[in-house]
Amino acid sequence: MKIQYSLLKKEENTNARLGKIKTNYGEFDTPMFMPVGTLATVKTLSPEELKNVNAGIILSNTYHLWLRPGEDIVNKAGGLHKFMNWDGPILTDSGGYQVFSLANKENITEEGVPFKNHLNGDSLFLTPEKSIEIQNKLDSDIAMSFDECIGYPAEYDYVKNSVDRTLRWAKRGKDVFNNENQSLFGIVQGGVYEDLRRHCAEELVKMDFDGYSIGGTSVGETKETMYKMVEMSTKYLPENKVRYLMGVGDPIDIIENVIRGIDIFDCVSPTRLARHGHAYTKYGKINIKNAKFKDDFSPIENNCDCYACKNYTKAYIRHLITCNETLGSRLLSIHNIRYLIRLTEDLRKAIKNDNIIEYKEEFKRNYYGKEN
RNA sequence: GCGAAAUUGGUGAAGUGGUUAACACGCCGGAUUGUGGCUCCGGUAUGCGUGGGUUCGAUUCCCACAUUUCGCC
Repeated sequence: MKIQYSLLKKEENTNARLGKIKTNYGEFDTPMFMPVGTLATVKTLSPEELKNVNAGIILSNTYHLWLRPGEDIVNKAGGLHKFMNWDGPILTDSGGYQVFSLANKENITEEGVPFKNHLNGDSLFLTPEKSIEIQNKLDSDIAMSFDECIGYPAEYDYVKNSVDRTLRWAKRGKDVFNNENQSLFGIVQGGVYEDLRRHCAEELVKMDFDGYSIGGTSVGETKETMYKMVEMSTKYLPENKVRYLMGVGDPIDIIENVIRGIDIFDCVSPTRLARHGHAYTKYGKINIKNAKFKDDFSPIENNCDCYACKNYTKAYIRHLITCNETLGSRLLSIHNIRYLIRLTEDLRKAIKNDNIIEYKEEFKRNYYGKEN
């Protein structure tokens, strides 16, 4: 079956929404933060650890799994869930972000996008049809349309042409889509231009996707610009379908965009920051490598319910990170992911209580205020 | 006891008779938003063993001393 989104409640004072998504691999509440597992693993975490941080759904990547191990291997294993031993929902990104991060923009054609395999230099060509075909085989719960993630800044004419092409790609992907247990999302692009965001959203809605996402944000613009891009996109999306904001995961951005009606987020930062020694806390981000933590035998956060905080001290984790021990990355990843997921849990409570603005103000006072 | 070589930051070290003493590691900070995991960007010796001397000027040349290493008794 397709995913089923239920809108349970709207917050009184903002566009924030409480919802539930049912999938073939269980259900989860929204707003929700989705940890990133590009290569069919959330780096350093086992599926059991992902369960323990309350991850409702994880994200994986079409482009990277296409190169290694190849979609046929995953398919032969019985699909991505069985392959990686994760029995919760999975969303696969289409490779659209790799158009932005790995491909040469000048080489994009109507047909698709040429890539150089970063592992062995082979010439590759990804098309909307190919991306969908790979995702059908990976058998994720939610597949994404193949799009061009546009950078910032970008000229109006470039964005206009790109959006129209992304719409044609969305249609082409939808036409070949063939997996009744999988859902397909369209991606709203359009840069900073409201008429283009609107055009893109409206055309996607006409095509009737199972859900919609907003792309082309967090590519170098200011936070205020990002929030505007989200506003000018959600405005034209139907209330009865889920909305996913791609690549956004800074705590304050999650709050601001939940307020603007976003249901799902994903971001590499909790795990990447963890590998580089950073941890989110109520009072801002800390760098565990700082000398001041050398003999700090308290947990990262006193009231955190994560495995790392319940069992380990900052001094010990600092030591592990300093020595490049993987347990350090793992403990910080567990903490950071749990932090963001708990943030979405708190936001759900705030939506129930209709006090999300107050929640945001208090959060900002703590997060940006003076430490301790 | 005799002879030789060496002595530069936390470490390994490069280097020059004349503005700010290379580089690497470490250390101290910072960055990181649909992941090309262990990356990127800053900062880090007011001083070149100690004391003299030569010189306009010495970390660089000379002398003495100290320390270390190697060889020979």
